Amino acid sequence: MNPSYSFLRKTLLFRGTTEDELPQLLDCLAPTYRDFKKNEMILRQGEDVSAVGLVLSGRVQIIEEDFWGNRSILADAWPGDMFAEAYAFLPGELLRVSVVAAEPSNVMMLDGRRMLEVCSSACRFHTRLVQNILAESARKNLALTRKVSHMSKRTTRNKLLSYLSSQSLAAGSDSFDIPFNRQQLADYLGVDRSAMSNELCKMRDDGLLEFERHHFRLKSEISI
Amino acid sequence: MNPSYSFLRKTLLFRGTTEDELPQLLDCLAPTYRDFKKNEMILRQGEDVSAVGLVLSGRVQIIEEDFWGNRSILADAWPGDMFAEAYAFLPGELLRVSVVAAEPSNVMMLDGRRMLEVCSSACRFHTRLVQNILAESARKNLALTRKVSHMSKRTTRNKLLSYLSSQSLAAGSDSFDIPFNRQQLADYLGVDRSAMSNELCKMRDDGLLEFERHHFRLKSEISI
DNA sequence: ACAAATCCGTTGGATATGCAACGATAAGCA
DNA sequence: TGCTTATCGTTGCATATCCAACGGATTTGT
Repeated sequence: MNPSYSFLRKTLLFRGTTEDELPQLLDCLAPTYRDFKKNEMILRQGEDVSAVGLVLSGRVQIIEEDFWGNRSILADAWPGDMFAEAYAFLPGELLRVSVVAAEPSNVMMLDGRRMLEVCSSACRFHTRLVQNILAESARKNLALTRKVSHMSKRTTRNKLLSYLSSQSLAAGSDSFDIPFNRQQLADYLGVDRSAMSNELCKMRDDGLLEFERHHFRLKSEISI
Repeated sequence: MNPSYSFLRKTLLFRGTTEDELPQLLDCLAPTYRDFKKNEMILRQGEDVSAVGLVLSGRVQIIEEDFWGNRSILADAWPGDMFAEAYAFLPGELLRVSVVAAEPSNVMMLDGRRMLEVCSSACRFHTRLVQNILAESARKNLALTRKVSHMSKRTTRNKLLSYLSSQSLAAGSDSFDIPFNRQQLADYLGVDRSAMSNELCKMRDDGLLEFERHHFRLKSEISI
């Protein structure tokens, strides 16, 4: 059930490794492969994991169960996606989520400790792996920090201004496209779609911005 | 202006290094030391940084400026705290924040690339450093993910339930203390304090929980 | 070209929230 | 002890938000 090298080299985790490094690296990491039936539990809330998961085929879901047993789906992980990577490097931190196979799935588990270990032959490959993990973790961090900073605003208008300003600065222009439709943007900001739609139009009436579908243009206050 | 080893060994970044490793490690990392006057800019929004900052003395602030020039303070960093660590490992990612000295400050800058490099003598120390950085990044990730999951809830009641349920599961008991007072909890959840206070009492009246200052007890629905 | 589906703006009414203010209680301090 | 401050609950009101529903415009699929 070993995955193809070409598949692995496209994943975030193994990105940048060469065709000939990969066998050696895998040999050194000693991954385990596991198959799961649909709805089978892969990792359980409360467990102490020290392994990074990598979805090879199928689809897995990250779910959360609260004090009263209400379940909610936090994320989907598709082939090539990692899961539990934040826990793999925090020994003693118990899982706050469960991971379940949404379809029959094949999964690779990689020991976090082995990834950081120095082994004589593969040091260079480990460095690449660690770079990839660190970069991905840093990327998620920035994305989450931005999301929190938008959601912290008290009104829908200020949430929108925070988000749009951030997009504008990222684009380096007052004119830019956003990667969401209205429903997705509302979900991202944690507000109601229709209320948000309404607020956008008010902001346009107030001369703060112009927009058309996915395209926005912010106006500096000088134009008022 | 070199910091004392005993100070460095207490920081998150150098935690776990021994007294005799540290000189060798620092030698290998080749940090630069810089002094800043009060209100002086340390890093500017838009720059491309590949260095981790470590506050040695004084205090620095992470600030953000939006499209219209409105400034907001995102965080304080005290002696021993890192900053810009998420950017140091994302080559090409431009700073979305600025870092400014809130007081006369002394700062150590460490090249992110050097931290990941393999050098013949200090591999073992590098591993420790990378472990520390990865653990810290993972910790922040989990904290941010939890915060987002609470803030995503639409009503104050559901935000509270999400947070309290999380605290209860972490404590492994339906009875637990929270590390916030009301104002801090309201800020954390992004709601108004008085409205939250009000909602807490309604929830108590509805038989969902009991509380007294920092102490809470969740009730399972069976008691209704 | 037609039907179906999606996306977006708009409206109205019930409800929740933010905000400001006040008093009671507890905690810290001279 | 007496004073000051911090914390918390409570209230009233203006406003914002959610929710459900609708129609027009655009896109997609057949």
